[in-house]
Amino acid sequence: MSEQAVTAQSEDFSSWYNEIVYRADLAAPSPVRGCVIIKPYGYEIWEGIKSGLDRRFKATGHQNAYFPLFIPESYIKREAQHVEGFSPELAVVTHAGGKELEEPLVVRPTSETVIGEAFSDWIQSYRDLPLLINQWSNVVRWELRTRPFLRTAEFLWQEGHTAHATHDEAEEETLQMLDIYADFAIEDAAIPVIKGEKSRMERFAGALRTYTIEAMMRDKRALQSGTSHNLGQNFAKAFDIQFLTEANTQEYCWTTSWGLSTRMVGAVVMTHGDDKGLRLPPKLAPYQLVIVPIYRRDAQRTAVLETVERLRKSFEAANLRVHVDLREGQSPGFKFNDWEMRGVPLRVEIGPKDVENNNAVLARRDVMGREGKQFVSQDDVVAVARELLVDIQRNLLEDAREFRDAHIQDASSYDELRAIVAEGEWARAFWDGSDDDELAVKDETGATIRCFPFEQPDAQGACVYSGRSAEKVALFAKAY
RNA sequence: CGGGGCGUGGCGCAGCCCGGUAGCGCGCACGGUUUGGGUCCGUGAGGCCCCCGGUUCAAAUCCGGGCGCCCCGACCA
Repeated sequence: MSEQAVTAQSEDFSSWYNEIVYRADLAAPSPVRGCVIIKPYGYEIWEGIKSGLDRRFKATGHQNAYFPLFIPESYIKREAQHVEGFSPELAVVTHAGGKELEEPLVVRPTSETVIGEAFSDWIQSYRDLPLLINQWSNVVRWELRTRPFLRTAEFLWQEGHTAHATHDEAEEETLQMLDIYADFAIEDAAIPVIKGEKSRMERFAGALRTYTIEAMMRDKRALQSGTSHNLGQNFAKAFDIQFLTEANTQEYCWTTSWGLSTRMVGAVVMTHGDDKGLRLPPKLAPYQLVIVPIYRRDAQRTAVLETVERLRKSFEAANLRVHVDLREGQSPGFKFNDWEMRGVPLRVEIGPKDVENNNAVLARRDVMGREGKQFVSQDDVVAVARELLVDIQRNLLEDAREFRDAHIQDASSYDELRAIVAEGEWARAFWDGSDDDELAVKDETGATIRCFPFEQPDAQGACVYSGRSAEKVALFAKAY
């Protein structure tokens, strides 16, 4: 029976993650190196992420469009830093239709270039601005080491691309989208992300400024969960995106781009999961509750299933996502464990005694054992379930926040920083170092600057590495 | 690309050293039993033993070559 248990998180987090991804049926290995098959249960989580974001994008005036998967190789080369940043990980099509192509086609690693080219055609005047476009797509980056959802050769994401008349408008957009990511992460995914700005080193290839939401996983490693870039006029110049101002002068646009990927599924797994498996936040859970019928023999079966069916309808009428586990030949105990592993927030048990007493048993995934279990009248079960789901959503966020805050420490010297990072924790420290200093810290400690958080202390301080006076604190952590 | 490991039913593995009927656990199918915390018993289906070549009466096993995958590092959402 021991084979049925998942490797404990505390024992080997990375094995835990891999096992749970496959056993919870989120993904399956694919025939192609570095790629995965996203199975229905995993894809539904992604669909929840999509709809949560898409709703927010639309509400802020963005429209969806779709650009080609293939990009002429020459496009990629037009923005100098961009080529440098992406070249090593490009997949390139050299043959098609039985012959060699005149110009190789790059499978998009991101679409700034094609979209930039299109924008240069679409934008003539200040009246065409701002242009606010988003696309849901797949992209390919030939990473050397891959892990399901966290880093795969092909992944799904959304990439927003916008063009504006002024630097300030572009900056405002960049920050607005970061806020949207953070709002989604906190409210829907129950992941308490930290908003901040990336260092020069970690900046997107070709961007003026890169903002990020950083999350702490259950092994205390950092995960960049979404990014928003102010591209300045770099891409506008490379792709000739100009507009005529009100004063009849030609100017380059200011553009932005922002993306969030299927990596977020991995973030959900690693933020909330425990030794038993997944714990899905109700807002993203494919099934918010699962009903497990319990019966012996046919006489009880009929009565139990009638009740179950009636309850299923009431849950559905209340717009709750409910699943009934009708599998035959599987014991209730097996099913309890199975759904706990798959992270369903609430379990409803209906047995002969419950039918008799007009009761239902509700068991919450986030509070295991007796404590999380309660008997409720069938008349109230929908209302109670509703409240519990809200509470579970809140509790997961709270839990993650407490965990995160307990593992971020201030470092006032480089020695302290080293010690903190060596313990696997995040270090918060004043920073005014050079790129080389940052690299040195990475070499020496394994930690990188995750971001300069927006929330800053009032005081100034001395840079933890260079000793120079520094305006800002940075967060250092080992990252995925 | 540097270092290590592994390719055997769907999954996880044993067998290989010492050549001779391909095996175990899980899963799957069927029958019974059980069902309020991972039931138990029985029957059964399922295998180019990574590929190519060599040695041999005989190769999963020995020899040569190739391919693939995984792990650790440098690169990354």
